[in-house]
Order: sequence, then structure tokens, then C-alpha cells
Amino acid sequence: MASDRSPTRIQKRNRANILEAALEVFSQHGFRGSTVDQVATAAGLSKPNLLYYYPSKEAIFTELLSKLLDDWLAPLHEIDPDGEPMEEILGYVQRKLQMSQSMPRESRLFANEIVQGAPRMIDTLSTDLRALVDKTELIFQNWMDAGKIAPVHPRHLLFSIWSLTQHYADFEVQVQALMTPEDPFEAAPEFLDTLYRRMLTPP
Amino acid sequence: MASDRSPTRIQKRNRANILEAALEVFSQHGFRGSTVDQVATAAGLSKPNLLYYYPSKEAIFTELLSKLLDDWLAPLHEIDPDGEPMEEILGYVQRKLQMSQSMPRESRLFANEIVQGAPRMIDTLSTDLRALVDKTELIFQNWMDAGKIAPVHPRHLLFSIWSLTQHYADFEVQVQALMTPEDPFEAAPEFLDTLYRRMLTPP
DNA sequence: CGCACATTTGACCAACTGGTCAAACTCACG
DNA sequence: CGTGAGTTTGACCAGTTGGTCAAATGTGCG
Repeated sequence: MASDRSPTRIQKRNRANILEAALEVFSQHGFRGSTVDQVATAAGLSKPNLLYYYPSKEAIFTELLSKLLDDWLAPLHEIDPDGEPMEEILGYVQRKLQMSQSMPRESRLFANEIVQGAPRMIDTLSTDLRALVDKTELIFQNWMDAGKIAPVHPRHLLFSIWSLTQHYADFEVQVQALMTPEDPFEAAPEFLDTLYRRMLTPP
Repeated sequence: MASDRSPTRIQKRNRANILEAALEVFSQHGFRGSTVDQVATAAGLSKPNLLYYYPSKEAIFTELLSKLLDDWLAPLHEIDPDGEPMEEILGYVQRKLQMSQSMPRESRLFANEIVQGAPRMIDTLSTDLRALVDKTELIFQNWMDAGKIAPVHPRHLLFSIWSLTQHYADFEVQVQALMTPEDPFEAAPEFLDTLYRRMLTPP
């Protein structure tokens, strides 16, 4: 087996290649739409060779999901409850937008999974992510109560940020088809900055 | 064959059942993730019987897509260039939101297809939809030039409406998991109304 | 070198999938 | 009620898919 003992040089390389290939393939076709052979080929391995490193297609997918979720949620942890509210929120928006630009495959991987009912993520969503969202809602609520930002439904506010920023990654082909030759990411930062500044500036 | 002549009673019923079943199945698993048997069973037919009405899985899917696209874009056509700008936009937002609530499967069907690169829609996107979007951009731009609404990038404005409204349908499981027991569609109308009113009210 | 262990592979399998076909059945209608 | 068209089905097929396995090959190391 390729477990237990500390990983060899080859194991390190191949496991990394496999996860990279899996991200490429799964984010494009979803879980059911992807084949083990596709992932193996993209990783430069034969199918049996890939299955030497991971016991099944499902195992690759779930490991990929769990490894990426932390990175994907990192910007949310960076929100400072003691920071300047407007600045914190606008900063979070820009960080999320940058992630959509630099990590569109990750965004689409989650989008694919969630659109299809998140069969392999629903547990994480309703426990870990739920707790994180509850915490963030409190931060937003405090800022609103203190009059630092205009009052809006805090949870919808958070969803709107996710929605607007990830849209550019998840629906990239559509955005491209409808904006060419303009680069969507050129005007997006200013648009979102304006949107949230106007919505959240206290009366 | 089941073509040419005017459709019989049975043909009407079965074709309707098939498209309904196809919407249910395809919107949940995407094209590659769905099987002909799933659609057939959901339609209450055997697989060969289904293939008596449609020549292939692909044929069902494309017919479904083209039949639904018109309905899906209908609210956009209802925007009146001569109407009161703020009212027109806020009305469009609410119509889109209602569609996400009442037709979540349609939303997810398109979401699935577009996230995966829209292989079967890219032509329509870059021609028909592109023209429609170009037209809408002009309307928005005129309103901004006339000082009726605050100036923002008009195309990003349109995308933001799509993104924010469809989010509630496309990512329904996530929204549910993070809002339960609150009903997302309770506060959403007011949230979006506030958002766009504040963003677009002229200075 | 030579040995133990890690890695890779071709051949293989059972289950599934999209699709075909001839035969059987059902229905509308004179 | 008979007849021809419309409808349904079981059996079948070839290609794909996830996964297995024993044998072959490569690697690190004393």
C-alpha cells in the first residue's frame, strides 16, 4: 500500500498530480460526468496506477473537496470583528473576487456539487459551514447595531457576496460570451465596490 | 414514427411527461450524470418506449433547453425602455426572484449546463442572448445618461441581477442548510429591493 | 551487486449505458 | 368487429465504466 509510512518522493509527486488532475476534470464535468480514466490520463498515469494511490473515484473526490474547502473559506476567516466595518466588508468582497479570478476551477467544483444537491457536502454545510456563517452573521449584526453600516439582512448580505463574486467563475463561459472583447475582471472590482459601498453606507 | 402528422392524445401526454421528467432528472444530475433509464422511469415509460418518442438522450436535452430558454428570458423582454427606470429595474429583479422560487429546476438546468462550459448552449449564448443583452445594456445606459439612475457598469448590473436572484435556486441546498429554519424567500425580496434601490438612486 | 519494497502495467471482469429491433399489443375508426 | 396505424416491450448489442489482480518493472539501500 501507499499509506502509513512517510510518503516517498514518487508518492508525493503522483498524489499532487492526481489532485491537480482531479480538480481539472471534476470541476469541468462534475463527479458523475467524469471518468477515472480522464483523471488518470490528466495526471499522466494509467488507470490501475491511479487506483494504486486512491482506492476509488469517490475517495479522490472527497479528499479533493475537503482539502480545498479550507482554502476556499480562508477569506471569511480574515474578517476582523474589531476592524473598520465598511473596510472589512469591502476587503472581503475583493478577496473573494480575486479568488474567483485566480481559482475558477475550485469555484466551479463546489458549484457543480452544490447545484446537484451537494450529496457529498451536505453534512459539512450544515455543521462546520453553518457555524462559521452564524459567527459571521453576528459580526455583521453588531456592526449594524452600532450604526457603522446600514441595516440589511446580514445572512442575505453574506450570500450576496458569495453569489456576486463566484458568478464570474462559475458562469465564466456565459460572462465571457456576453462581454467579449471586454475583460469581465476589469470593471468587476469597481462595480462591486460601488455596489456594497452604496448599499451599506449608513443613512 | 411519431412525427409529421398532428400528434395523437397519447403522443401529447407522453411527450409532456418526458419533458417534465427530463427537467427533473437533468436539472438534478446534469446531462452526463443522467441516464436515459432515469428519465424513462420518471416519465413512467420503458427505455425503448421513451426512445420511440425521441431519437436520443441528446435530442431530449436540446429540445428541453430550447423550449425553456424562452420562458426563462421572458422577464427581460418585459423591461419597458419608456417606463420609469427605477421601477422597471426593481420590477425585473422581483420577477426574476419569483422565477427562481417557482422554477428552481429550470434555473439549475441552465446552471448545470453553463458551469460545465455550456457545450450545447454556447452558440445561442453568443448570438441570440448576446443581442438581447446588448439591447438591455443600451436601455440601462440611456437611463444613466438621463440621470434617472446612478451610473454603474450596465452589463455588470445585469449580471448581478441574474447572479443574485438565481443564487437562491441554483444553490438552494446550501442556502437552506445555512438559513434553516428561516425561509430564504421571505426576506429576499426586501433585501434585493433595498440593495438595488440604494445602489441605483441617483446622487 | 542483491534484496525488499514500492510502483507500474496489461489483461480482465461485472455492471452499466445508449441505442436497436422484431414482435406483440392497443387504439381509433369505418 | 376488423384492420391498419400507433404504441409498447423483452431481448439484445456494442461500447464504456469502476475496479481487481498477478506479474513485471523500478528504486533505495546495505
